[in-house]
Amino acid sequence: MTEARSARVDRRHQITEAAVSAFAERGYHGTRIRDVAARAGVADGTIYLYFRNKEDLLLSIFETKMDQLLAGLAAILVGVDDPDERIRRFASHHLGMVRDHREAAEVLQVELRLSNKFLKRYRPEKLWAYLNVFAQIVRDGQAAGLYRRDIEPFIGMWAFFGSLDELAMQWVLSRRTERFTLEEAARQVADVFIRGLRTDASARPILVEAM
Amino acid sequence: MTEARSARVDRRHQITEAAVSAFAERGYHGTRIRDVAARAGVADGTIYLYFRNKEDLLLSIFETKMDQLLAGLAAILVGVDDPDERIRRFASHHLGMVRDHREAAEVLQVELRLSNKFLKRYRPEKLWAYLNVFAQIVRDGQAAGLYRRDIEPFIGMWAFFGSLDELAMQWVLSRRTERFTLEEAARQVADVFIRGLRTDASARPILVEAM
Amino acid sequence: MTEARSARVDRRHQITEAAVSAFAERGYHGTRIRDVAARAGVADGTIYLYFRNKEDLLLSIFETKMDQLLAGLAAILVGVDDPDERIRRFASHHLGMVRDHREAAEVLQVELRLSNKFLKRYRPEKLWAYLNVFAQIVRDGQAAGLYRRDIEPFIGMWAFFGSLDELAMQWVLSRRTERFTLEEAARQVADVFIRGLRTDASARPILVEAM
Amino acid sequence: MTEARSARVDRRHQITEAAVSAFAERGYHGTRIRDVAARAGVADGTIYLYFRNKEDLLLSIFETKMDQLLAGLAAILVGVDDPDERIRRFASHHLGMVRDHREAAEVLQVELRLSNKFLKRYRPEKLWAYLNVFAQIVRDGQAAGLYRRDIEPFIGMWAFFGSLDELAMQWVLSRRTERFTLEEAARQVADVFIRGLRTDASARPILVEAM
DNA sequence: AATGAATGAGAGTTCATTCAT
DNA sequence: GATGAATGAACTCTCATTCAT
Repeated sequence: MTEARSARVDRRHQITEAAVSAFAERGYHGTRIRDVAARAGVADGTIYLYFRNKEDLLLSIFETKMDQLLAGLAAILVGVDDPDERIRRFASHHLGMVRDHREAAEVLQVELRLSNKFLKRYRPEKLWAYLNVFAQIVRDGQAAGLYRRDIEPFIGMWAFFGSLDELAMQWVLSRRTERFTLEEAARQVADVFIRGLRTDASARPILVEAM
Repeated sequence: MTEARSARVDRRHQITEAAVSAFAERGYHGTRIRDVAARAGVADGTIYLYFRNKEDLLLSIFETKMDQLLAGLAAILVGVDDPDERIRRFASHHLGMVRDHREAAEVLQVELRLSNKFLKRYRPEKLWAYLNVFAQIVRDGQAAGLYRRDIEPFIGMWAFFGSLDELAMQWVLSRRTERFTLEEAARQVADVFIRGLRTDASARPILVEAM
Repeated sequence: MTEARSARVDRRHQITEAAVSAFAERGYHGTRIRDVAARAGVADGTIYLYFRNKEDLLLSIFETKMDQLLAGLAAILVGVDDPDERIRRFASHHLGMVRDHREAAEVLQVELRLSNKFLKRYRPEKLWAYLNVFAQIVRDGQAAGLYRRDIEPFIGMWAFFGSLDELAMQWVLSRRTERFTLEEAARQVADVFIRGLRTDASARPILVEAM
Repeated sequence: MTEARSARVDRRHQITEAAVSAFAERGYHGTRIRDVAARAGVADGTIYLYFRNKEDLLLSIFETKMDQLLAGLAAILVGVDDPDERIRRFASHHLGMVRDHREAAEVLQVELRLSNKFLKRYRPEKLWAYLNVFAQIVRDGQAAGLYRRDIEPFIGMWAFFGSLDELAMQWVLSRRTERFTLEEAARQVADVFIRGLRTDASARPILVEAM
C-alpha cells in the first residue's frame, strides 16, 4: 500500500516536472498534453489518471510550488524578529527561488496568468498566505512604532509583491541575465520598501547609523 | 478622401472597442472573432479588412491604449519639475487611467500577458518609453542630490511599475472595489517610493517639514 | 453604340488576358478574383459586369482560345488535300500554338482540367469540332484507300489528340524546354500516326520511295 | 504487434478506398474531409492519424495505385520478348486496369491533375518508371532493327501514354461506355504505334504475314 | 494501472460575390 | 459603367479527452 502510494506520488511528480518544463518552454496554450506525456515518458491517457484535465495540471504546479515557497520562507524567517531584516529575507528568498527554479518561476510568472480560471475564479489561497507574511511584517513594524501607520498593509503587500514579481518577470523574460542580478534587485527592493515604510522618527537613527 | 479615411478610422475604432469589451469579458482565448464581429455590428470577414488576425487585434489595442497612456502622462507632467511631485503624478495618472478605462485596463493587465508573441517576441517599445519616464525622474532626482545613487533607475523603474501594475490587477480582478481605492493606492505607492528613494540628507528636511 | 460596344469588347479582352496570365502563373484555384482584377487594372466588382463568375471566366478563355485554334487550323489546311500532309499540318499547327501561346496553353492544359463542370457537365463542342477535323482526315484517307479501315476515326482522333496534348503538357510543365522541341514532337507524332494508319498496300510504295 | 500493424494497414486502406470513391464522385475540391470520414466510418480527426492532410491523401492514392499498375505490368510482360507483343500487352494492361478500377482511374485521370503540387512540384517517379517500360521497349526494338531510329523513345513514350490516357479519360467521362470498348481502343492504339514505329524493312514481312 | 487509437467539437480565416454609392 | 467595402458561408485541421483493451 505504502509502495503503491509512493509509486503514485512519484508518477505524479514525474508528470508535474514534465509539465513545468514543457509549459516553460512552449507556454501553456502552446503545450499539448501529448508533449507533457512524451516528456514524462507516459501515455497520453495516463495524465488523466493523475490530473482532472490540463488546467488542473497547471493549477497543481502552482499549489506544489507555492507549498515549497511558503515552506522555504517560513524556514528563513525563523527566529528573525526585526521587521527590516524580515523584509530583506523575504525579498532575497523570493528572487532566490526564481533564480534556482527558473522554469517553475517562468510558469508561475507567465503562464499561470493566462488561466482565466486561476485569475478570476480560483482563489489562490496559498498566494494570500504567502503575501500575508509580508502584511504581518508591516503590521508588526507598525505596532512597534517602526513603520508608518498611514501605509495599509494590504496595499503595501501587493505593492511589494508587484515589485518582486515584475523584476522576476523581466529577469525571466530577458534571457540576458546580465542586465541585473536578482540578488541586487532583492537588495534594492527591500531597501526602498524598508525606508519607504519607516516612520520619520525611526528614520533618523538609521540615518545616523548610516553615517 | 477625407470621408473615406474617416470612415475607415471609425470602423477600425468600432471594432477595437468591441474587442476591448469582448476580451475584457470573456478573455482573449474565450472570445471568438464572431463575438467581436457581433458586438461591432459587422460581419466576421470585415474584421480581417482592418486587422491581420486575432492577435493583431489584441496587439493593436495595446498600441492604441499605450499611446493614450503616454500622451496623458506627458500632459500631466508638463511644467512639473520636482521629482517627488512627478512620481506622485505618475502613480496617480496610471491608476486613474485604470479606473477610467476599466475594460481596457483589464485587457492590458490580464489578457495581453497571455500572448506569447507579446511577451517573448514582440518588443513593447511603448511600454519602455512609458517606463523610461520614471527612470528619468530617478536619474534627475539623483543628479539633484535628492535621490540615493545606489538605486539603479532600471531596477527602480520595474519595481515601481510592478507595484502599480499589481495593484491595478487586484483592483480589476476584485469586482469589489471597496477593498481599496485606486487613489489611495496611488498615494501610498508614490509615498513609499519617494521616501525609499530619498538620500538621508534630503530625508531630514522633509522630516522637519512634516513635523 | 459601336464605340460603346468596342469599349466593352476591349475591357472584356483586357480581363481575359489578365486571367490567362494569372491562371497560368498561380493556377485557377490559386488565383483570386482580386488578382485578376489587379492585373487588369479594374475593380473586383467590374469582373462581374463581364463574366457571370470565376468559372465563367475560365470557360470563356477556353472558348476564345478554341476559336483561335480552329480558325488557325482551318487556314493552314486550306487547299491541302493529301491526308498525310493534313495530319502533319494539324500536329505542327497544334504544337506551334502551344509554343506561341505558352500561357494560354498552360491554362488550357493544366487548369481547365480541374474544372469539374468543364470535364463532366460542360460539353466542349468546340473541342469536338476541332478533333472532328482529324477524324474527317482519317475518314477521307480511308475512303481514298490510303488508311486502314480497321482504325475507327473516333478512337484515332482521341489517340492523336492525346499524344499531342500529353507532349504539350510535358513541354509546358518542364520549364526546361531543351528536353525536346515541339517541332520535333509534331513531326514524330505525325509520322507515327501516318504510318500507323496506312494500309499495307499504301505502305509499300512509300517504302520503295523511302529506299 | 502484427495485429496492431495489420489493424493500422486495414484502417489506412479503409480510408483510402473511401477517398477514392468520394473523389471519383464529387471531385477532390468538391469532397470534404467529412465526406471521406463518413464513408470510411471513422471520425474526421482519424483521417489525420493516417494522412498528413487532404493532399497527402490524394497523393497516397496515386502512389498505391501506381504500385499496383507497375506490379501488374511487370507480371504481364514476364517472358515476353517481342517488342510488338510487349506494346500490345502494355496497352491492354493499362486500359484493362482502367476498366477494372474505374473509380480509381477516374481519380487518377481527372482529380490528380488538379493538384498543383502533384503536377508542378511533386516528381511522379512512379509514373516515370511506368513510362520508362515503354521507352525501353522502343529502345530494344530499335536495337533489334525492328523500330525506326528516328523516333525518340522519350517522345514516343509520352505520345503513347497520351493516347492511352486520353482514351481512358474519354471512357471514364462518358458514362455511356457503348461508344467504344477499352479492349478495342487498346488494340487500335497498340496497332497504330507498332506500325508507326516499324522500320520500312521490318514492315514488309509483317505485311506478308498479314496477307 | 496503463495504454494510445479514436473521437468530434470547435474556430480562425479566406475569398467569391454583392450592392450602395 | 465602375467601384471596392462588406458580406458570410465554407472548410481544414487541431487537440483535449475518453475508453476498450
